[in-house]
Amino acid sequence: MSVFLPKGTRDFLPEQMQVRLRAIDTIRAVFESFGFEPLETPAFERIETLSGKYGEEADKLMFRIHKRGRSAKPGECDLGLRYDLTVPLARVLAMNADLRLPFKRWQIQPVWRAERPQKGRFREFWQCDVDIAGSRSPLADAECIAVADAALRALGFEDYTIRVNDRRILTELAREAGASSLQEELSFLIALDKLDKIGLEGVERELVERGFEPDKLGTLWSAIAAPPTTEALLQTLQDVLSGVGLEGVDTLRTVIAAAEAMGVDPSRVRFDPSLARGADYYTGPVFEVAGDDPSVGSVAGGGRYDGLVGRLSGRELPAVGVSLGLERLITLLEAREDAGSMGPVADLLITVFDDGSAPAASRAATAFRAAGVKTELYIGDGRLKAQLKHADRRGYAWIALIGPDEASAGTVTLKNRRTWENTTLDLQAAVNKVSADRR
RNA sequence: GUGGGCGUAGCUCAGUCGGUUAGAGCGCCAGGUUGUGGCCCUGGAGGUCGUGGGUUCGAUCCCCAUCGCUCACCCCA
Repeated sequence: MSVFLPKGTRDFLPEQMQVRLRAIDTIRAVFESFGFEPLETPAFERIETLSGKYGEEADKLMFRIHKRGRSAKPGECDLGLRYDLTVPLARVLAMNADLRLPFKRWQIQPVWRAERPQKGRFREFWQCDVDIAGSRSPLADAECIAVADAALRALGFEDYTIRVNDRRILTELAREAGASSLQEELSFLIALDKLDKIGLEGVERELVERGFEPDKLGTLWSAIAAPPTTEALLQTLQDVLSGVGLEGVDTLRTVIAAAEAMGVDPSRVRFDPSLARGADYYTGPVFEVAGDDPSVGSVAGGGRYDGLVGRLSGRELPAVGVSLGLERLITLLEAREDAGSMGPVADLLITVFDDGSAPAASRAATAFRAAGVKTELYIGDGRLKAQLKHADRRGYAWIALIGPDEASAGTVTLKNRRTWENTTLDLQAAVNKVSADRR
């Protein structure tokens, strides 16, 4: 073997493509059922559009494209592959001040990250995003949660948890623990976010290493460590926090209630004060959905980013969105027992007996297609036996045999693959029969 | 960027305490039917044992390097 895929990428062979397309169709239908409209943006953006939006780590993971031409300095990059769909959307919003607000769009496209691949992570993967721009209403945040939840259910998922938090609560907590700058706040978040992974003591140790004083959090800390019910925890925070933290608590309470009114099962929603989310641009509620297999990682994530559009254009525009990870969803989909294999694209295979009957077979194929039957004409020089075997293996519902006898009589011999029934009919009768069977 | 595991047929994997022609199952192709597919029988194709070097009389096996894959850390969909 001397030819390889680029690290972290995959080919999608027909069978996998059918699974992917079906998933994308399902997700898109849910997005549109909420009134989101389609958008596409280029695979690459100007480097200054992408840089500094996600955080220091993410900047390193961005695929950069070297500047071309005589004026380029060695190593200089002026373009980069998009890292997510949120920043490109923000760019679109910044450039199109005439968009009617609130602007709701869906976007399903690949993104690229120069990570070391591992389970559930790739260097090229597809995100399925919905975002609402131009609204500060908690209803917008709630709708993002509700649409993600609806998409997951439409895909057949049942075991997942939607964790929610608000960046402002984290900001307040970070300040209580001694953070005095945005950078320190982010450092605090990174440590706190590891709670479910390294445990309470691990986080405490890491916070101390990063120069914080977790004991200053007092009772708050014990509440975070052993979260009681969502409402009890919100109440605790409400009693203790002040300033923006309080705003966060209020908003979150409204968002959770609104999401439930929109059909999200309350038992799936959990307030998790340790949820931080990676990107720097979040300003309010944040959310993340984890499936039943934790090793795959989260399957969706999002939040409010009221400052991002303003950073690009100077025009302030609040926005909130959520992103579903197609690869991870499909990984979970395939792990399910009912995953079942996909059949062929076509309904019918027409065999080609020999050169003499090929024209009749071709004309028959045209007639079937005109009636809406997806029809494959056997291309190849296999004998009838091989053609039937091909049809059987692939799982076509119907097979039409057209040899010299049928060609001269204007008929086709129609085989039902499941019943093995074999009938010779006029072409039109055969078309009617297959086309009726499809409905 | 850091660390662990693994590279033998298209796929899943045996195997060789270093020894002559490297195996199985599945898959693929052909024949057993002249125009009829699930099963069965027979036969066949397909491997520089990832690559390069070292040790050795002899390496797929031991050692080193390298490439690739994979898992974990970091971070994240």
